[in-house]
Amino acid sequence: MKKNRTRYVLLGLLTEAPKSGYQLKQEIDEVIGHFWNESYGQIYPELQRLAADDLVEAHAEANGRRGRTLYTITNAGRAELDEWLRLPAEPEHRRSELLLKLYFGSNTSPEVLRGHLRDFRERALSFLAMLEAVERDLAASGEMPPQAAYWRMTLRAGEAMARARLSWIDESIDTLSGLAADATPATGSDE
Amino acid sequence: MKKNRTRYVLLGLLTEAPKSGYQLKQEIDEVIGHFWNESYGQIYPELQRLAADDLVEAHAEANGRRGRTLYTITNAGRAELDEWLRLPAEPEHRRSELLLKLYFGSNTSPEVLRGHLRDFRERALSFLAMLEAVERDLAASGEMPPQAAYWRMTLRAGEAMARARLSWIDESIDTLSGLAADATPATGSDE
DNA sequence: TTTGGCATGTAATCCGTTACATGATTAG
DNA sequence: CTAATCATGTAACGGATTACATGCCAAA
Repeated sequence: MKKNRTRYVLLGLLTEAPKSGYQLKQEIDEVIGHFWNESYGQIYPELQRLAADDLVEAHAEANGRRGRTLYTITNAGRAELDEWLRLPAEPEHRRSELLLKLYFGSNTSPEVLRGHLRDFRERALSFLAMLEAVERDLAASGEMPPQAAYWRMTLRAGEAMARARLSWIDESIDTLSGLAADATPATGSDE
Repeated sequence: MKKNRTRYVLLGLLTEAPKSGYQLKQEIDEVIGHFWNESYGQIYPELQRLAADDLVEAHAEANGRRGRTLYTITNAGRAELDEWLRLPAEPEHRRSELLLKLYFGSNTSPEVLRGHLRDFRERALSFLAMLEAVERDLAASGEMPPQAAYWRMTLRAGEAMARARLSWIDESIDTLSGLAADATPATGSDE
């Protein structure tokens, strides 16, 4: 019954270094944003719970800068993370509004659907470009921390999905063009 | 602020024929289950709200069979659906526990991660086989209702994603095998 | 000086699942 | 007779987003 993945995301990110709630949010958005997200409304309360359970330690920082609280993972925290990592990962049940609209497509015009697909096409393109840039940066950074191989795998996952999505979108736009032509035979050979 | 996609799923499915809440749930699981899901806890209350808003009409069926309520979409309901279909589809923000575990992979052993990937590999394989079977059935059924082209597009989306996922999984299992070999050089050339 | 980023949090609300509860019908 | 399936619903809970609220500091 308990899953609370927020907990493990925070523990996982804290294995690298002590961080504040704000920093954690930034890192989630920037680094694992392509397959995970958390909001402040989850992060801050969860950090308090983690501290109450002694899985992290809170250290108020008051030196010079305005106050912020850094959280450090404890040994118990690392043990809890390790335990979770061993559990089978939950299967993903995706929910796609785009596919829903396509499935009900006969209730609207192919033009409308093509518009939706073009929106997603653009998004997928810039998403893919972004991931590829990150991967290049990672490869270019000489040091190569031990985690780099794992990070790269998640990047490759995003890229593979984006490419598959793109070619499906192109195929579907073509299909819809055919349907649009069928639906308006009176306009002749245009479009 | 209002999205309430349940509403539109129900309206969309009711464009084909009047159905009961139970039937709607079956259909969601079987037909659009690969990209959408709803639970009874959402369906039944939502049907009542739809009826209250005159977007569907409830007809209690008592003839012979045990009572059930069939819902029929109204013209207002069709108009509402059409309006929604024109709105841009929400971008999908995926959440993948598998990628999360991989990203934090340096905190556990490559063997654990390979196990997770193998689980997902099996699931993806049977998922793909299922979609391909449905697509074949659809192609084989002579009549071809006007919606068939739209249905097929959603099937092709699922297949494209499953294939991309499979080849990424294979690649990642290989990568992890390399990491496992690096981590245990003392055992020699085994494994 | 005012805008934007750093920083932290709470409250309201909604979305969604699961558990609970009930009962009829039908096939074995 | 009894198990499975049809059929409908509510209640409780938990997961998650959004809005609200505050205030400092640095740069333009």
